[in-house]
Amino acid sequence: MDPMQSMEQLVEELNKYNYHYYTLDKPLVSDKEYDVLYDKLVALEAETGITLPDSPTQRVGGELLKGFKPHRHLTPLWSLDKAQNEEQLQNWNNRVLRLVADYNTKNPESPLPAPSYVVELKFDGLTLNLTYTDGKLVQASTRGNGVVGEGILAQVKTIKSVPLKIPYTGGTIEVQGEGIMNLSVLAAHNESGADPLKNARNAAAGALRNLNPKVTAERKLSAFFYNVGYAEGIRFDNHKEMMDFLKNNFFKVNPFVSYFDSFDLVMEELQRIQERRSSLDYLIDGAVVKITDMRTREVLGYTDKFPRWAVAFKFEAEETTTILESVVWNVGRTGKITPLAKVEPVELAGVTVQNCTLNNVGDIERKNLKFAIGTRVFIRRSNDVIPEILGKVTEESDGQEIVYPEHCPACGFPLEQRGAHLFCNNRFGCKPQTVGRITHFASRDAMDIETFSEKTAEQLYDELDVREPADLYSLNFEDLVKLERFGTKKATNLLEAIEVSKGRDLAAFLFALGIPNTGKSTTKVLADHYRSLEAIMSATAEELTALPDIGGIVADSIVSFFADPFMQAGIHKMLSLGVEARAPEKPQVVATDSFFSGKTVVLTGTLHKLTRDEAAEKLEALGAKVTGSVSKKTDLVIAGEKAGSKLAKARELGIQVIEDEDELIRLLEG
DNA sequence: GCACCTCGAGTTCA
DNA sequence: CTCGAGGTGC
Repeated sequence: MDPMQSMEQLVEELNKYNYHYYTLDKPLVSDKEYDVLYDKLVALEAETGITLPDSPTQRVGGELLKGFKPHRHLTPLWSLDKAQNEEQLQNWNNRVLRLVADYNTKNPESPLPAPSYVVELKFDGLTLNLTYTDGKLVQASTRGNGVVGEGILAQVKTIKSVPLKIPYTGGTIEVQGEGIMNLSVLAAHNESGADPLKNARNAAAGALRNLNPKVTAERKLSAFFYNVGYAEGIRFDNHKEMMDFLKNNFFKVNPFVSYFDSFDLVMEELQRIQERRSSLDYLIDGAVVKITDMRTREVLGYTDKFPRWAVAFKFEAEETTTILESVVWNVGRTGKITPLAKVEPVELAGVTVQNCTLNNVGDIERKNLKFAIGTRVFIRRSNDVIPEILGKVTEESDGQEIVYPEHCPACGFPLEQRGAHLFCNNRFGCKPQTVGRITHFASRDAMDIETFSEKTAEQLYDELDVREPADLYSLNFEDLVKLERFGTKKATNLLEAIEVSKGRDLAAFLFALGIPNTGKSTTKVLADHYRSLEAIMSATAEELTALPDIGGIVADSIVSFFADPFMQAGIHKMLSLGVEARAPEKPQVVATDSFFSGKTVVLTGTLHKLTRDEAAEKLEALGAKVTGSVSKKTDLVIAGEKAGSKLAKARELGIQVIEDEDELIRLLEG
């Protein structure tokens, strides 16, 4: 084939890029394929010295722009009326039903059909308006005030999902969509060490309004298209026809567009979208409900501000801004000092947020918060529920300095910085460390002492001089019952729970001890291999390193932990007071012929018919390996309700997902 | 030595 | 859930 012909074919293929959004699971031109084709085209263009006019290699213009030229939209870009809750949404629908009924009474000869609805996602990005004349992209602009926007053609051309050429050549059309930055792209950008971007929406808006289109290109934006605003030579009878037109002309259309005849089903869909929100790779701040039938839309018409035939349903914000007021420093059970930001209380996703974690001093530096006290910051509450500061709203604004402590805020001991963290090395004389250690000892995966909490640990520390886990086993009823907020009942229950804990197995006991760098899975490896406490206590670092997943650092932690006379004394005291720490039972036979045998499985989200721990146990009995993070090695992801980033990642990697709990149970039962 | 996977530890509010 | 960092395989 001659190069000219190949080039034409490549340009044709590359312009079909968005075809893969036709369905969720069948890419026609995947990102990888796109890159391969693109490279071929670049090579051919270099070889022949010819560049075809619609070549996607022409997306990035060279010169810096001086400013944006205004563009008058051919039809106005309406903004939508907002519904904050179900009641307001119902009100909107009631008005639609009333107006349709009125019309039908007055025009019995040509009645409107019963309203049917389309539900789309409401993307959180920057609205784009693209103008095509005879199949060629001739202008692109921002929304502006809805009538006049700013021309940003050079910037928009850098977006791969914007077709430079479309098959429809019947006249001028204007197509509307939303320019967005995918969250995975944002994460990759921030990992690359470039200036971190705090927020996908701001990043997209900033990129599109940057005078240098090269910067826009680097941001790798994407877009979803949802409307044909102005169209010469074509009419649509309903929304679906319009969507088909967009698809047939290579516009990227979001897969989550659904049609309903009943308003109750619309409400259900809004619920589903809300649940799906956190697993999407882009930001949405709500959903849009529209009437599908175009004639009905015309009849309903517009108020002076909004169309009557559409409404935006806004979700509760998952992101907002507030003032960073101060930073306090907490001491954990390992002596790690963690900064906690106190912020001006603000409503976020339905709760009032007053505290945000800052993780460690490295985090403060990375987010440029060193001088941020008193300034306005972005905060986010993702589906993990934990509020987090993203960064300053205005990067340049400086506030008061966050001063790092040099001494432990609890005991005054000098602090040591190790990596990104500060540590208090006063292991036994520092109250929060001791309380934390005892709380950890009693926790569910450890000795599982019911009714015990951090509050209890603190009270016992203050009032009964409980200074180490071993002291729990010499508590007596007379002392306990005298304590504030303790009665006969509570004292008996606690002693009973402590008694029960004596029977916990070796792995749980080892975990309860809280050996540094040694958690649940390492202690299980130790217990399964050595099968007795004495054997583990006398193991050498060399021996330990031979075990799976134990390297030099962990081995040294274990050896020096047991070499400590204070620890040895505590352990012997517990054993003499009746703690069994018995060796695990013989490993149970695992099935090798089940659906799950040999598969690496990740559980995420909330299951209803069994807990995640129960599911994990059953899966392991069936020969599966249950791990915590999704990677290329993962064979299967089981996603319950409100699954978040793990589900998104599984989709991205094309890993098999089970979302239906009943199906999971069927498979578990064989 | 690097990339990737996994583990450990700490986190909020109602 | 997210981060940092330990362990391991290439």
